[in-house]
Amino acid sequence: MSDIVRTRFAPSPTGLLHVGGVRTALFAWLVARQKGGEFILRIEDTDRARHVEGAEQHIIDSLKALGLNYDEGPDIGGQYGPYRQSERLDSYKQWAQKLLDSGRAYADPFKPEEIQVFREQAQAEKRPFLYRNHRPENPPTWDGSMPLRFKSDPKPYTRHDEVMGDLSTGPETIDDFILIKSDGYPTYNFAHIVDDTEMHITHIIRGQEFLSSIPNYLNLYEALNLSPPTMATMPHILGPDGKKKLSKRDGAKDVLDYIRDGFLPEALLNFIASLGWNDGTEQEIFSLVNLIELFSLDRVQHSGARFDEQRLLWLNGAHIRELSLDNLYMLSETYWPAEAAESDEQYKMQVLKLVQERLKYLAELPELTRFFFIDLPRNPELISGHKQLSKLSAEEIKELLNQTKQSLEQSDFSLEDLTNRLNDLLETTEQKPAVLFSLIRVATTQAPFSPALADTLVVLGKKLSLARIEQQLA
RNA sequence: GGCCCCUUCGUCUAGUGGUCCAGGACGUCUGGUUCUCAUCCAGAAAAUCGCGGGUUCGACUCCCGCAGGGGUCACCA
Repeated sequence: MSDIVRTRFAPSPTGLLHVGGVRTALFAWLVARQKGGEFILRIEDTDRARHVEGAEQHIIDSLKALGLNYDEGPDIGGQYGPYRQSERLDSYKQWAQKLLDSGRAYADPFKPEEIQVFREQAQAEKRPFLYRNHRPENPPTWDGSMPLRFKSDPKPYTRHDEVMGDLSTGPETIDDFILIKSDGYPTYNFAHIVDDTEMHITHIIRGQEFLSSIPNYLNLYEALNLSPPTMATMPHILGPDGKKKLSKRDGAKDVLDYIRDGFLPEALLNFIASLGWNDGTEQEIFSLVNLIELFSLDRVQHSGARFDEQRLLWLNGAHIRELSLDNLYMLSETYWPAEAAESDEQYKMQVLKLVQERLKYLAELPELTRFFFIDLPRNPELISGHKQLSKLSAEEIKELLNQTKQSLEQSDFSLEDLTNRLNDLLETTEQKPAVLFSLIRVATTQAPFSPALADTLVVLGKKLSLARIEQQLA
């Protein structure tokens, strides 16, 4: 039991889960899965002011949509619950009492405004602010109405981070941070250590914003007589400008938006993993199974990576192309254009087969396939704007379409027969494919682009194809 | 300002002293695939390896300094 790997994802419900958060979750999940361990979801909802209604559900929905299943969590329970920090206040009180008893915690008698004065003083002198420089000599008894602080033991640390490598810091980074706020809720700094201990977490994987606080945590682990878990610190995912942390402003949609647009979970995870990780080979496309097998924390980049949506688009297209037709059909179910509602499965399968290689994401399905289901309005632009077709007179166009019609009327509309007839038409009309095929394509689709002509005609079928040619003639 | 982290093509990256006048991928451009879009294939442009010093026969790789970027210094996580 004690040597099973247990990792956790511990978001705070203060907003939507975005790509950066997903990456932390993904890597923690991968570590657990590849070691046959367990992955836990814990909600860190100790900040009542910033709590966002529905955020927890959004996080849960996102993880489920991505397939990052967890073994214990607020909605499914587990043997070390509850998994919501707001429901674990008794635990924090108990551990706080231990520190109080050993003289490693004390009540903070200052008002926030008073501390603010100290802080501004330090800032004016261009020194970092350290609360412990103001540590009261005879702190009052803690009655819960004021913050409880950790009595730190400043010292240098040298430690190993699974991602960052060996790190060292001096005693100046250690301070008396708050354990329990005056509202009775613990701070992250305290709560996560209690929870990770009680939940037997073996690997903490978290974002870079915690890097400079970790020495403080080590100090607290010591005071509690605990040995800290393995730690891994992830660099941030950056916005397109390459500077700031990725935010919604940068076009970083939340994960569910991507899922709704028809990005495949596997592609999304492949993309997110490759933002700062690779296996050292030239492989770019990884299945989830690949990722579980190959992932390792020590190959995670130390620097931030920019979010490049173009690359995501490409990767998603690549994953779509690797899907079996049946699979793609299942996943596409809700993306068809409204006009496809009446069409049968067999027809939609044929259509899907033709567009599979040009789909970048499933929500593109309607614009790529609409003409298979409905007669699009005549679009004269397609001829007047075409470099070759625009040179033909109305008479010439009519003549070409008539010849085409006559030939296709004799066709059984098999791919082979259509191909032969189209080739024959090239000879009898003495036209280049760029002219004849373009014209037929425009007439039968009224769309700016479509799959290959013969393939398209086969799927459209004889009746529809001829009807549309006649429409163009009218 | 203190402390900590980071720095290879536009972007994601390979690279752990010589096989790198730096490889792959996305993107871009060119050509081919009987028409368009996409796919696929072939090819091109694209990094004086942030800068400056060392160490070494030899450095993208080791050391030192500098610069730039980021994080942090909350009763937020």
